[in-house]
Order: sequence, then structure tokens, then C-alpha cells
Amino acid sequence: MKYKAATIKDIAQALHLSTSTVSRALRDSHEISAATKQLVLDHAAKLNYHPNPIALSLKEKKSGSIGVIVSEIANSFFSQTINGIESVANEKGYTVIISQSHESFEKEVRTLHYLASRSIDGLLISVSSATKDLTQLKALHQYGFPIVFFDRIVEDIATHKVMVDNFQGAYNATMHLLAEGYQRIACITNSAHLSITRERVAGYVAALEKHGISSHPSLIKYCFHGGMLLDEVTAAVNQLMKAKPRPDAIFTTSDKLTTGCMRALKKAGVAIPGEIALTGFSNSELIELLHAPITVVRQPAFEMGRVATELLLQLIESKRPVKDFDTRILQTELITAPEVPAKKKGRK
Amino acid sequence: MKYKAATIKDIAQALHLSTSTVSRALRDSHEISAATKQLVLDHAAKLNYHPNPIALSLKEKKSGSIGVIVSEIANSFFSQTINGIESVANEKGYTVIISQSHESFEKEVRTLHYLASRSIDGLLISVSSATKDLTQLKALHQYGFPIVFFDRIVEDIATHKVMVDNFQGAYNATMHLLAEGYQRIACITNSAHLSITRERVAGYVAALEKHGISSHPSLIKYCFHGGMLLDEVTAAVNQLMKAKPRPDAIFTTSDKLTTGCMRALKKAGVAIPGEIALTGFSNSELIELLHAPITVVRQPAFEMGRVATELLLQLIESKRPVKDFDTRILQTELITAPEVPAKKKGRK
DNA sequence: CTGAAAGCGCTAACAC
DNA sequence: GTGTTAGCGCTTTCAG
Repeated sequence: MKYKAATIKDIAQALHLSTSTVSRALRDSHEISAATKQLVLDHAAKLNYHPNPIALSLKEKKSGSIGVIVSEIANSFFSQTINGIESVANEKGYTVIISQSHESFEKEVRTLHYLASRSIDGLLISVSSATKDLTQLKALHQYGFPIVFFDRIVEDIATHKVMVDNFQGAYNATMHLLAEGYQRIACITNSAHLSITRERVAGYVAALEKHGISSHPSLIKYCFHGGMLLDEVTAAVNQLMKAKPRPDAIFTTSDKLTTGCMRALKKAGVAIPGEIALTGFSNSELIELLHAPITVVRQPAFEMGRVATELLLQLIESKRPVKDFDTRILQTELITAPEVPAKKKGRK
Repeated sequence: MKYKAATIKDIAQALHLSTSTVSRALRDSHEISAATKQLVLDHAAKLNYHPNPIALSLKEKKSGSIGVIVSEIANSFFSQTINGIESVANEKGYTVIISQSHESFEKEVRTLHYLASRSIDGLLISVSSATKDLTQLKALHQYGFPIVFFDRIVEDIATHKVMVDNFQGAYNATMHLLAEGYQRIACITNSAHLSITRERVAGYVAALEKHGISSHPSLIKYCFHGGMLLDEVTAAVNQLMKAKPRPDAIFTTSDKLTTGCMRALKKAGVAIPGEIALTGFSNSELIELLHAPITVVRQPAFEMGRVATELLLQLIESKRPVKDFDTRILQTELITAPEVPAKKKGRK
């Protein structure tokens, strides 16, 4: 059962005009008499006429929609980013088509093809933790297809990029743990493929070194699936718990890892912050309600979405090929948990 | 800068064939010789040809996309539902266009027009808490436009609907509180416009009555914005805290209200479950990590998304007008929190 | 087996 | 000021 919309032709026939006259009247062209315009407008209203965007797209060779690929919308960081994306896109009359990769490379590629074939005008993407092969993205990019990366950047594709100062965010978080007296700080992080992983781990290592502590590879755990699989995080946590001497704190580099880690610690019966402290990246709004209201690194997600979308639309609407690309770095915020007296330990 | 895709015409010219032959070859028509087919297919591959979906849509008068309107994707329940929707839609080759109403009626109407004008083939909607005027939805529905309601149903529009047994879910939650010995149970709920509000409140009242307790209007607080505004929830909580005698438990009827209530109680310095117990609808995965791991009513969100989408596609693909509509009722699950000894009080 | 032509809804030269 | 025509990419009669 189909909804049959009124077309310009319907109006033209009813009014004994040509379609072009109607079209022009509708677009308020100066070469149409006021009388005719009124006639057309009235009839259009009566028929509840709406231009068919598909026909328009065919003609203009643009669809008015942009694609977004994130790993998971059920993730505070991404849903906040999407809100930012949506706010700019709607403002400018674009539709947003959201797709999830669920941290699977295969799903990402499929989605990519799908979106590209759905004739979107541009793409915003935060690559999956499993993405190591960039063939598809590069091909698309080489065709001149507008792409903007956000959060999880791909370094060797030259286009606009938006991210936070990952190094600094991780550095601050680790420094915070050090300042509280923790000394043996482990790190649970995402797939090593990701730019954010490298940068965040570097920040963590730098903070340790600043305190004269050398990082230990066995205390850095990479989760290939970025915490999508709880088992992976649990395994990492359990290994850390068995290390001798046992770490007294953990730094996690993403939302999913932070909550996954809490879950694993809870299951293992390890108290936070009593037995081990935890600090990590997270944009979850429930953090303050958690059993252990930990200190978190918060990213300006909404802002990131806005900026990325502005850059993308700029790319899309540019008349000539853009050759000069921006990399926008936003700042993170360290939201410190209320002091838990029992937490202090060690020297200092 | 635009990506110029190959068209059937390009292939036809290169091969000195007509566009219709190419078109047929591509669709593997039986009336094309194997040789020609091979020729066309090879060349199509070489040119990385992909049919233009917009041209197809124009012709077929269907876009292959469905619209979804929810209040907020940054809400566990809705993001899980969307995953369910996506899974069915992708399986069947449909694109999902997600829009948020942010619990605003104006935004919802704007979105509705927008989606309708973007020529989506059908709509899945969970109305906003502020929706009281159904003119737009009814108009769309009367034109024969396929719509399926989920979660927040609109009763007087005859189409497929998917929801949980709200009455039973609320009843079970309230009975759980009663069984634990709480007697003066308040209720913080959504806008009174919503079907789910009425049903959940009814379940709550029925449970109380089952225990010979009559419900008291002053203990039922309606939040018009469904918890989108924390102030609204805070005000409700504060009023309840001032009631004499003070309630010993609160039942909340949605995700946003449940967490909002926890936030408000925390700010007011009221301990859960020490000073007041809390139970409510929630699909958040962080519940078990909360300071007070409360008992929650969980909805089969993913499943709800799947079912709703199946019904919608059925509507879309039906040859003749559907007159026989389903209302699918799914069951909720009561996830009880681990016993906190201090919680028991009162008789029983 | 293949081609020519029309049409989906709309806009934009190009007439008159 | 208004009409005619062509064309966006594709499918589909209708002819050969």
C-alpha cells in the first residue's frame, strides 16, 4: 500500500499551466506573475504538495544526506557525538544516516559500501578497533569522496580530522593517579591499530616517566575488540591481578573498557578503590552514581560531532577540490571523583 | 568536489550497446546472450559500476529506507531497540534513518515532516512524552503511509503496535517492593499523555491494592518531560521527601526517571536503600555497577526493535492495503538486586 | 537476442 | 510571463 503524493504535474493539469510554470511559481521565480504564483501556491497547499526529494537528488546529483559510522551507538561517547552531528546537519538541511560497525572490520566495510552506494554526500567515521586494512577507505577517498575522521583517526589518509588531545588526556589521568600515591599503574587499552590507542598509551607512559617510573609491557593490556567482548577485558584484568607485585591502579583508555574493567573487578571481588584504583576515559553520565565514583577523562563529544560535521559540509559544498586539510584538536576534561579517604596510600 | 560514478550509459557507449541491453545484462535477464552478459559484467567491474539507488528510487517509487523516531538515542532502551531495528532492516536491504525528538513535540513534528518528505517507505515511532496532538500522525496514516508504533503507543491510530506488558511489569516491580516489606511506595512516572504511563501506573496501583493499600495521588508524580529535565525529577523527589509520612520506596517507570531519581536522591543525601528503596524500569547495563544496585524491570528492547521492524516491512511490502493489525505484547523481566540485609524493614 | 523510446518528478536552457 | 524540450540514471514496454 503506497502513499501517492501530489506532483507538479498534478498542479499543472488542474490549473491548465505547464509544469515549468508551476515549478517556477513554487520556487518564487521573479518571472512569474503574482496572480499565477498565488494560484499555484494555493493549489499546492490544497493538494498538500511536497517536492519529491528523490527526483531532486537525481537532478542535482546530491542526496542531502551524510553517513556516520561508529562502533556502537549504545555508547555514551558516540551517542553524544551523534547529537552534535545531528544538530549541525539538521541546521543545514542534511539527513544523517547512522551505521554501526560493532567493532567488526567486515561489518565496517559492508557498511561503507552500503552507504557509498546509497549515494550519501559525505562520510563521518570513527573506525572500528579491528580496522587494519584501509583499502576501501582509501579508494573512496581517492575518488574525491568527502570523508572526515573523528575520534579514531586514520593517519595516512589526508583529509579533515577531529580528535581530542589524547596524549594530554591520558597524561593527566595518569598524573592524577600518581599524585594520589599510586605507583604501580597498569593500563588496559584498545586495539594497537588505533591512533587513539598509541596516543593514549604514550601519554600514560610519559606520565610514569615524569615520576621516574618506567612503564612495563606486562602492565599494558591491549584489547583487540575494544571491550565489545567482556571476556577480553576480564582476561586482561585477571592477568593483571595475578602479576607480582600486583598493580595498585588501572588506567583504561575508553568508555567500554572502563565499565568493562569495573565489571571484571567486581566479579573478581576486588574493591575499587580499596584494593585497586581505577581511572579512565568515559563519557557515561552514570559515573557519579557508580559504586566507586572514579575519576574520568571526559571528551567533548557533542562538540566533536559539531566540528566534524561542519568540516564535512565544508568539504561537500566546496566548489573546487580541497587540498588543505585541518586537524582539530579538542581538549579533554579530567573529572575527579570525590576524595575517598581510604584511597590514599604509599608515600606522599 | 564530487565523486562521479559510472553509469549504464558509460558501459553502453564503451561496448557499443544500448543502455537497455546493458541494463538487462546487469540484471541477468534470460533474453541476453551469455557472451554479451560476460562482456557487460566485466566492463561494469572494471568501471566499478554501482547502480544509482536514487534513480532506482525514482523509478520504483520507493526509497528502501525506513525512518525511526525515538526520544533519545543516548538511552539504553532506545539504543538497544535500534540495534534490533537495524538488524532486521539491514537483513532485508533497508537503510535506517534515525531521528530524535528529545521529548519535544515540536521537534517530533518537524522530524516527522522531514522524514516523510525524504520519502522514507515507512516509519517506526515511539512518541515523545510531550505528544498530545496527533493530527500529523493521523494525516500520514490516513494517506496509507506505513507506520508501526513501539513502546510508546498511540492508541487511537489503527496500525501494528509492539510493546511490553507494562501493567504486568509495573505490577511485578511494585509487588517486589511490597514483598520486601515496603508499605508507603511512591511512583515517579512519565507524562500522563503516554500509554505506557497509564498502564504502568495502573500496574503499580493494582499491586498496592492487592496488598490492601490504597494508592494516594500525592504519591504519584508525573514528569511531563519524561526525565529529560533533571530539575523536574528533582522537584518530584523533593516533594516526596517532604511528604508526611515520608515514602519508604519509590517506583520509577522509565530509564531516564530511574537514573534521574538516583541522582536527585544522591543530591538530597538520601541513602538507597537505607532510607528509601528504589525500583524502576531500566535497560541500562550499568545498573549492577551502581552504588545501589537496585531491582529493575528490563524490557526486551532488541526483540522489540526486531518485531516492530518485521511488522513494518510487512506493511511496506504488502500488495494491498492491510486492514488487520497486530498488537504484539512482549514480556518484561524483573532483575532483582542482590539482597542488602539492611533493606528489610517493617513487618514481614 | 538487441535496440528505441517513454517515463519516474523535477529543473533549466531555450523559445515565443 | 509562460510553454517546450531535454535530461538526471534506470527500467520496461514495444518493435524488430
